Amino acid sequence: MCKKVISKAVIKRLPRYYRYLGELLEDGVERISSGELSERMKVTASQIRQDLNNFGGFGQQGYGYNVRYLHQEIGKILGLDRVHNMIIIGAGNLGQALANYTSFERSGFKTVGLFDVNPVLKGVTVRGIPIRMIDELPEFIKENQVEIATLTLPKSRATEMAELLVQNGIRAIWNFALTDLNLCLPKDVIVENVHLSESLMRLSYNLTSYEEAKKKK
Amino acid sequence: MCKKVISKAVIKRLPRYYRYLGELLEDGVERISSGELSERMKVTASQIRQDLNNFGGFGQQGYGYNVRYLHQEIGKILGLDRVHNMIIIGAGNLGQALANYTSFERSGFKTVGLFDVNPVLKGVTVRGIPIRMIDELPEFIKENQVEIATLTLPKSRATEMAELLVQNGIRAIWNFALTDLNLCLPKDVIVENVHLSESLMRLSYNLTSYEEAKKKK
DNA sequence: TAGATTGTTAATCGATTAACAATC
DNA sequence: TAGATTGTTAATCGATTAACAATC
Repeated sequence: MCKKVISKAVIKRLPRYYRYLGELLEDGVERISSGELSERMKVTASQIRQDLNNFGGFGQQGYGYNVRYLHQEIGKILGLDRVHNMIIIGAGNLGQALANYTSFERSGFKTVGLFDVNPVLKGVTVRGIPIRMIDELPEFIKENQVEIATLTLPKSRATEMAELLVQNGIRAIWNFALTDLNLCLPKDVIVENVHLSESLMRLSYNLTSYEEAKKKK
Repeated sequence: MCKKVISKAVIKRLPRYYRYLGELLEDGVERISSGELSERMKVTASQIRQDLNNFGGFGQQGYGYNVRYLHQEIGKILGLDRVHNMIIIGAGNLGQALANYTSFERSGFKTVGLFDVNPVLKGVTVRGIPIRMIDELPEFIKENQVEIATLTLPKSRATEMAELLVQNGIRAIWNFALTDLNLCLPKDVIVENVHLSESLMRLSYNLTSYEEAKKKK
């Protein structure tokens, strides 16, 4: 009984389904058809049904989907039915900003620790969480059942830090450093990149090519 | 003479090429073949050549690509050959963190203004940039040739804010609010989303499904 | 039962990879 | 000239959309 591998494209869309279903739930909508949802989300109904059926039949012919149930099931698929303990490595501007973000906690991502190499930051607290030095890391990971490590530090330090984290049992890295960690870590370590500057470059590309197109007309 | 539309998949890869070429340049590498680059980047040489040829022939048969030239050309394609003035709407943790990020400026994205609705923040400065109130926005955009607006505010305020920005001539929005702005703005407004919580959910999905796979073995 | 809508198969579309002629 | 490597066409692969039988 081998579970089919789900394509990246589908996984990428799941959080958006989850969000729309959450909003429908808030609005008190009980059921929804793929057709209605398709209109709201501006994707094809076919895609919605195909995507969902990767994970099983959540709907009912002639009825559609129960919003509460589908929301809950997608939540489970995404692993949002339990708490994930998270640490942040690099307590600079971005690291502190993420630590202050309360909305992650509502989805079950709990920041339990903050680390930095800069001794000046030692003991400074962010939302009640003290900034610790890296030498406390191994013990802290074990004692606090840390699952996810967020890397918000310069690319020059990111690789060695990631290797240290993996050595200490971390299996999932949320990487904000501008480097391809996956190329130097074991393949079973999960890396999710947030490369802000690349996002900004795509915006800039679209802006530039749009302006050029306008000029030519 | 109609310019071919470049697929999103290609555009998504461009910043990564740019980054690798920048690193090669720093390392003093003068030329590189698609084969060598393919090995470093772990993509096929075929894809590299196809991607680049969307924009023209940058290489030379028998030689490969000149690193400096290719880096520069991709930079131009991405619009990195000029400065883009940027404002940040929402001077909370994330907004201030982005304002403090000096590395964007090095790629030509210059934060020239910070705005918030909270009067308590009025006049507070971040990296020398004073936080302004929203009523100053229209004038500021005109006087400072602002191209890009970064939205780092709660989703509840994001839509009305985006509409106000567009009314005042903004054509590009870097959106950190968890809402699909593109569905309510004119189609010619460029929106680039950074949905951090969705990124975290994908990480969580991969972690969860990986652990389940391991359990079954 | 009739109508609606899913789950799923088949058709289409697009993106990636392979192959090779062109050419430096 | 011979070797290397691009640019580009053709083949393959995967993802999206359309269609419809199954069924609530």
